[in-house]
Amino acid sequence: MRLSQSFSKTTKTIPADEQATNAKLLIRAGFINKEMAGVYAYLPLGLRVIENIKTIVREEMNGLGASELLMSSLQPKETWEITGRWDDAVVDVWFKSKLKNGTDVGFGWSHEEALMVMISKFVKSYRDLPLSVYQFQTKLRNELRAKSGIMRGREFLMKDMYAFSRNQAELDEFYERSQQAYLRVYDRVGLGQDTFVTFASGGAFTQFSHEFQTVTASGEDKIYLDRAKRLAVNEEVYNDDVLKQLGLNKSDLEEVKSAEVGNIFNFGSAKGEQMDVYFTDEDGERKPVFLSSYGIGISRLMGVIAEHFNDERGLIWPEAIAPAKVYLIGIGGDKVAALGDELYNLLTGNGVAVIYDDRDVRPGEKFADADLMGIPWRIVINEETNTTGNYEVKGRTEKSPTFLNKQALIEKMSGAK
RNA sequence: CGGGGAUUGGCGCAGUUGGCUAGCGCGCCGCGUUUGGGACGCGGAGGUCGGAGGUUCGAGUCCUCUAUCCCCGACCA
Repeated sequence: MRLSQSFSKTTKTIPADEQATNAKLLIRAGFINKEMAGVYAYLPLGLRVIENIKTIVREEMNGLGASELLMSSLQPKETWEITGRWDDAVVDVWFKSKLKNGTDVGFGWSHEEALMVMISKFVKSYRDLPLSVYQFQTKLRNELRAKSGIMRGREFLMKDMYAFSRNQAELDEFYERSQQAYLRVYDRVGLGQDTFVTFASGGAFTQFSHEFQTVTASGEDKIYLDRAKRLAVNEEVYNDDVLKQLGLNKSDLEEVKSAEVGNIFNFGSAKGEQMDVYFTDEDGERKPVFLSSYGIGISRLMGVIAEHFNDERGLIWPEAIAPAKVYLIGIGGDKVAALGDELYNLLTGNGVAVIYDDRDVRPGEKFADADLMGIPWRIVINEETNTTGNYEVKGRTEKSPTFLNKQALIEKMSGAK
């Protein structure tokens, strides 16, 4: 990506209508654009981060044996009336509209009901199970109050997975494996150290659901954390009985602010019974399908990472999800252009994502933008590079650069992430 | 949805007790000098002050309504 041809621009001024760190930085660095409160567009750089996160999540979900699909945003009223969740008094985040012929439609804020209806067409026998599917979808929720930048919007990208099992044991087994897969996801995006499995409200069907909470000062949730056991309890279910039940000691817990980056639910057979989704088991009996669901807010995850990794100069992306691995700076105008082009092509040819700052601006501006965008590695070439053959390389958080020859540089940059 | 704050060129802001052609910084365009941490000089373009209504000789400044944005709270499968 050549910056001279890039679409977005960085800006020095902090947007006045944003308070959240993630939004301030992402807007300044040109990753997102605010369309209205709680609604953001993802610009080329921001989209790269989103896609990198999706790739990691996709790999882990595929590893569970789940298949990717894509549900519809427009939802028929009838689907949601089955469980009573069409009612605004029950679900207060619906966006609703009407077709030209007067038919009611809603915009999907979740897809459990929709998937149950769909799956009932395909699942008839125990031979059809177990089954799991997932999607990356834009969820639309008419929140009373949007806040915290991309961490809580009215329109956001979510990965939701649904698993259909024959019985509770089968469900539990998948649930457990999914939990491990989720932890790997947070690990891979750089949040592993600070992300904890958290007991939270289970809603109408079970006592607990499990959340994945990342400890961060900007979080909206409060959890009670046992660091040694790497377990936490959300304040919404925190009481003496629950602690006793979970075998946690009050004295081992610290109260911390955190951001929810995932939530998984065990519905047991309740949803299947409620929505009349049954299969015929081996023994010839008609039994309800067991459902569990698994969500990760992809755009929120990006926001949490932005909140988590930054300094006074800007963003600091973990390599695995950074929009590019290298920020290439040429100093010296036309005199180093050929050298810059050569290195750009060489790195790109080796599969390294590069942002090439080939703009005709002063060095300071390039350095500042490299830092603001939070690209992991910065390579600087100047007239001296031509004669010495040494390329200056500096990590985003490193104080001073090191120098490598071309061969070593290519090897270092194209090495495994 | 309750409470608080805000809205003036693309962005960030100033604008006295109502009073002349509405300013500043950044950004943008042109010319020149610059080139390792967001350079400098000169010359330009660009706003009718969120919207509607009202008070007044006169409204960015006062009043009413309204829209939008931010924050706190409530809410949050």
